[in-house]
Amino acid sequence: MSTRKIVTIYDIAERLKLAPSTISRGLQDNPAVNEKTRKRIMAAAAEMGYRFNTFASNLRKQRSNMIGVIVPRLNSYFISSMLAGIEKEINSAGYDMLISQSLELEANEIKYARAMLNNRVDGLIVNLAANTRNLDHFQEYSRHNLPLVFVDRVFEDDDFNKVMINNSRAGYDITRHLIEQGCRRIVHLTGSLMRNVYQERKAGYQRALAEFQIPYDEELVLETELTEDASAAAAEKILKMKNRPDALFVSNDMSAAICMKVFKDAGLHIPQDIAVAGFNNEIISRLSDPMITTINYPGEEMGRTAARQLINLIEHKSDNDLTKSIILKSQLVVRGSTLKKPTTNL
Amino acid sequence: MSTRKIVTIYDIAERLKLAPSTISRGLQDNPAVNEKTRKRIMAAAAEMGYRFNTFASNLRKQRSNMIGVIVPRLNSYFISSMLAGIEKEINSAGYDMLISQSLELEANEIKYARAMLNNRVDGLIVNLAANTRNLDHFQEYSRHNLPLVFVDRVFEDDDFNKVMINNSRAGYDITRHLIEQGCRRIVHLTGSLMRNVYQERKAGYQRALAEFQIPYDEELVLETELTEDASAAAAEKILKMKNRPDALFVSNDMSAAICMKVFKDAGLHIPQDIAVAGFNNEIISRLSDPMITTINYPGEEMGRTAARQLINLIEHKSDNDLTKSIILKSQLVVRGSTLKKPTTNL
DNA sequence: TTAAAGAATGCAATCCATTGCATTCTTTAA
DNA sequence: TTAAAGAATGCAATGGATTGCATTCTTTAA
Repeated sequence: MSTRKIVTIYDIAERLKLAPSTISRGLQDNPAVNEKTRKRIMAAAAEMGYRFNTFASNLRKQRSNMIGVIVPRLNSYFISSMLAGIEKEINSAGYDMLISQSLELEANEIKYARAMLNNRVDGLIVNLAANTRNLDHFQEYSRHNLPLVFVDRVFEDDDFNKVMINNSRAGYDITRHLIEQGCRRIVHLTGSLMRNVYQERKAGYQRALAEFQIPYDEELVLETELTEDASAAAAEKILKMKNRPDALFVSNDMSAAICMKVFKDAGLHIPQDIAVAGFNNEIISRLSDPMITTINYPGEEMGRTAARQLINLIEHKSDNDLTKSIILKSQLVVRGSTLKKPTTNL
Repeated sequence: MSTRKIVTIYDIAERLKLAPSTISRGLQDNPAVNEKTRKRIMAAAAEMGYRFNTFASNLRKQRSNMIGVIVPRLNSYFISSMLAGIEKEINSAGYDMLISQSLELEANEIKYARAMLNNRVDGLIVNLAANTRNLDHFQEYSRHNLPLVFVDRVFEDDDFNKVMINNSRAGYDITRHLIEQGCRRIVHLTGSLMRNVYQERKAGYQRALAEFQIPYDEELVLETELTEDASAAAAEKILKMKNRPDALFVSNDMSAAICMKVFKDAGLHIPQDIAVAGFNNEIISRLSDPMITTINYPGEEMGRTAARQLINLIEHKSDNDLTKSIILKSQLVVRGSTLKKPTTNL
């Protein structure tokens, strides 16, 4: 128990009759210090129970080497994949990651955006909360010239950097596929329409309907939080509709699976009685019976791309002004849950 | 663009002809400063683009108000639930959370444990990586008298604080249930046996077998990483066994669902041809067809408990020595995937 | 042997907020 | 009107690592 007082480089310096600067250099393997000296320093540090003080270091260096990431939640397949992608890219560039979850609340997002700023992150990656109204809380980043990249859930018409997919196209593809399978009364179960991803998918859904001259019926669009309970409730509601829909397009696979379960328990057959399509290509879409038609959504790749873009901005501040929107590819994956017409069963 | 140089409280002080100490107090709503003065300070700070410097503050205050959390991965149902629990408890006590994922690698765990220490976290919660060999990298915490709590994946015979469930009992319960359903050749698909959770479940499995005089066959225990691919591969292997097993006990629900899928695709019926039990009571256990018998594992509650315990240790360092192991309840949840004998179908 | 080059170490200012104590200003009560 | 109490602000030291430049010590080459 050699530790009552906190040990600093000054203590080591005193013990070894060296200058603090030498200790500092020795600890970080600076080649200017003699190999023997370095070893003595390391040994003394270990023995004395020295702990590097990140605060002091960051304060002096005026940077943290950390990249902040704000996401709505951690327990979603898409988010986990994205974080995995971000982490890989960030680590290999020598940065660390500071994660916060807004729990879908703008208030938390604001709080964390500020905290990250105060923590002097070198850059920030954000996936917006469900109820975020505007990006005022990120203006400080521009003001301080701090790189910022939005992924997936973004505001499309601003000047921030972003990485996303073409959600409108994806929504269109899936709806068109359903129509081509003979569906005419298609329910769309969506998340918060304040978010571009859901808004756009809905737009694609409407576009496809229009193209096939199917009247758009507002009653068929159900906006929920896509939680387990909300999804099940929505499915029940669909079951009770007077004129039962012949298809359901859900904005994520887990919710789609939950709906399918409710339908099956009610004795319906999928896809014969009602076709079901999801989104994201989560594992569950491959485990359900029948397997779920979905959109393959490159979460990990989006994370990597965003991280790469951010690091680039950090390290070459110059081109910070030429804002980029990067749009990644997504594809329709057709599976059993929507195949009404006899075909090779996928 | 009023910001080239970084604005500090000294700059605000100069502008307002006040002392830096007054600015500092004003910014943190210290009642010692006059209300009008406080407003002037706030206004000036906003206008000048002042950013609070967390490093300087933490350096001076000698604490970070942060609690570190190291988990093997973020994309697991159990881990997400646990983090949710931790976050709730931590936030309401006024702390922030610093999360890192070891990606199941001891090397990362060591790295992050050190980083957290350097970042002066006020305490640490850990869920061990799959291949961690020992707890040497946490000794520093004891040395510096920093509270540390292990959750779920722990080393059982040391002097650290821990929160866990009785895995042996759970493994026993599930195996016994399978035996009572008439199963005799029960495969156990497990994660790394270096981890107590898996080791103990296996012990419970063996105990149940012994109790019913069923010889233990090492061939029937398959140790994998429980990833999607590894689980599917294990299921294939089971299908190919000469004397096909009549039950499978998997250490998590997602893997169990994957195996069921492989079995069903091969034409087997569940539970008639082979019963399948999982672990964790994940959403998927309720969505699969049939629904999966599992162990209800209180992830969120474990997180809350660990966080509460940690905060307690932080705020009353005194009882730091009386190490506690807290064991939470878990229960067997019987569902269709194991009910061979005719009963009310759950 | 000595000047020059190179290696190793030291000096001291700096990063920015905090806080115990001292000082000044204002109000209150006698 | 004045002493005492209370409110508001200022002073100055502190936390610990970093780094440009200066200084000292070693080695090398002439």
